[in-house]
Amino acid sequence: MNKLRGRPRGNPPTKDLITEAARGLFLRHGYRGTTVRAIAAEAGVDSALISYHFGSKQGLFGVVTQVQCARSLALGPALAGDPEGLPDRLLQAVTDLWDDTGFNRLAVQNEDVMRVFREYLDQEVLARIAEYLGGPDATDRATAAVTVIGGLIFTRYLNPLPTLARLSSADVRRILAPTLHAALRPRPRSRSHLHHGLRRPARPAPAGRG
Amino acid sequence: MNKLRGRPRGNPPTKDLITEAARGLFLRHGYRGTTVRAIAAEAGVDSALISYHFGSKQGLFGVVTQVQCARSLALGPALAGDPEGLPDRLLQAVTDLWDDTGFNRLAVQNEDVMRVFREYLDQEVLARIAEYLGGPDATDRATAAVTVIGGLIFTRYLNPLPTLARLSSADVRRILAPTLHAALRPRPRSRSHLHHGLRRPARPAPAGRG
DNA sequence: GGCCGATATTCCACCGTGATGAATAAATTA
DNA sequence: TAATTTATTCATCACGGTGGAATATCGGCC
Repeated sequence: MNKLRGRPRGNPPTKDLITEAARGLFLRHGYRGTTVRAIAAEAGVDSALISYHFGSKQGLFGVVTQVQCARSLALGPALAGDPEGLPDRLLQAVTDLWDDTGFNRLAVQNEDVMRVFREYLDQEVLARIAEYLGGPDATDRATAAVTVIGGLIFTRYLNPLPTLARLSSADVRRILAPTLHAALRPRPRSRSHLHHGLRRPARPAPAGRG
Repeated sequence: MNKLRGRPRGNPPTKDLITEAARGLFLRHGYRGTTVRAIAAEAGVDSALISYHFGSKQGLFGVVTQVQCARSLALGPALAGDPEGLPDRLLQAVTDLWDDTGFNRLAVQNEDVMRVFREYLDQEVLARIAEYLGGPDATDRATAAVTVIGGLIFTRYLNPLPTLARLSSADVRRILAPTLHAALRPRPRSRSHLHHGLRRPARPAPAGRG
C-alpha cells in the first residue's frame, strides 16, 4: 500500500495510465458516475496526481473526449461530394458520430442546468408550436423549429461560439430567418406516406418530482 | 446562534426565504459561484434544509430559473400574429430573452465540457463549411448551418429532449433536411446591399489558452 | 566524474463542497 | 389525547481540489 513519498525512480507513464483508466471508467459510468478517486485507484496512482497532471477532473475529461472527438467525426467525406447532397451528408456525419461510436456515453452525463432547458423546450415550446401549427406534420415542423431554436440557444448563449457571439441580435435574426422559415414550412406530402410517426408529448406536464 | 432542535414554532416561510436568497446569489455569482451554505446563510437557515425542501442544489436552481424563464419568455405574443411572420417573432422572443433580461447571468456559468464542442464547431466545422461554400454570403450560410447542427447536437444528444431522443436517426435526418437545406441556400441579394457585415474567423486558431 | 541548485513528480493531510441520516420537536390528523 | 406527518439541527459522509513535505530527475559548473 504505502509507497515511499516523493518522486519515484524512473519516469513512470503516469499520465497515460490515468487517461486510459479514465477513458474506460467514463465510458462505463459516465462523467458524474466516475469519481477522481476511482480513476486514481484504477490507474494505481494517488488521486492528487489527476489535479496535478490535468488541472481538474473536467480537464482530464476534456483531454479524453478531444481525442475521441477528433478520431470519430470525419468531416472530409461529407464535404467531398456534390453540393446538392451536402445537408444530408452533414446530418449523416453528425448522427453517425453519436450512433456508431461510444461517444454518447462520454458526453455530459448531466450538467444540472440542462434539465431546465430540456423540460422547457420539450414540454412548452415544442408542444405549443405544434399545437399552433396543427395538421398532420405539425410535430415534425415543430421539432425542426425547436432544433433551430435550441441551436441558437446553444451556439450563441449557453456555449457561445465566438463567431456567433460577435453578431448583433439583428444579424442573428437575419441569418437564421430563412432557416427557421424552412423548418416551419409545411412538408410536401411525400409519395411514401409513412408520415406522422411522431407523437405529441400528450400529457402537458407530469409534474415530475414536485 | 444555537437554535433548538426539531420543528420550530409557527410556520416560518423557509422555502420562500431560500428561493429569494438563492435568486439573488445565483444572479450575482452564477451557479457554480454560489454555494448551498452561502444560500442557507443568506436565508438564515440550516443548509440541510435546501436538500430537504428542494431535493438538491440543482432542484433549487431549477425552481428559481423556471420561474425566471416563464416570466421572461412570453411565447404568447409570438404565437398571436400571422403565420407568415412567425419565424421572425420566435427568433425575436429568444434573442430578447437573453439580451434584455439578466437571464444569461443565470445560465451555465461554464461546464467545461462545452469548451470542446465550442472550439470544434467554431474553428473546424464553421470555418470549413464557409470555405467550401465560398462567395460573399458564405459565412452567413455556414453560421446558419452550424446553428442547425449545434441545435441537433444539443437537443438530441448533449441534452436530449425526450421528443427528439425518441426519433430514429433516419427520422431526424428526414425532419431536419429541409431546414438545413434552407440554411445553406445562397441568400438572395437583398436590395439594401449593406454588405453582409460578417467577417470570416480570419485566423485559423489563435490557440487561446492552450 | 562529482557536487548543487532548480525543477518535476509523488504522497499525505486537510479544506470546503453537496448531500444524507438520526435525533428531535412542532403541526396536523384521527 | 395518541399517532402520524412535517420541519428543523447536527454529525458525518464521499466528493473534488490544494498546499506542503519528501524525493526524484535534470542542467550547469568544477
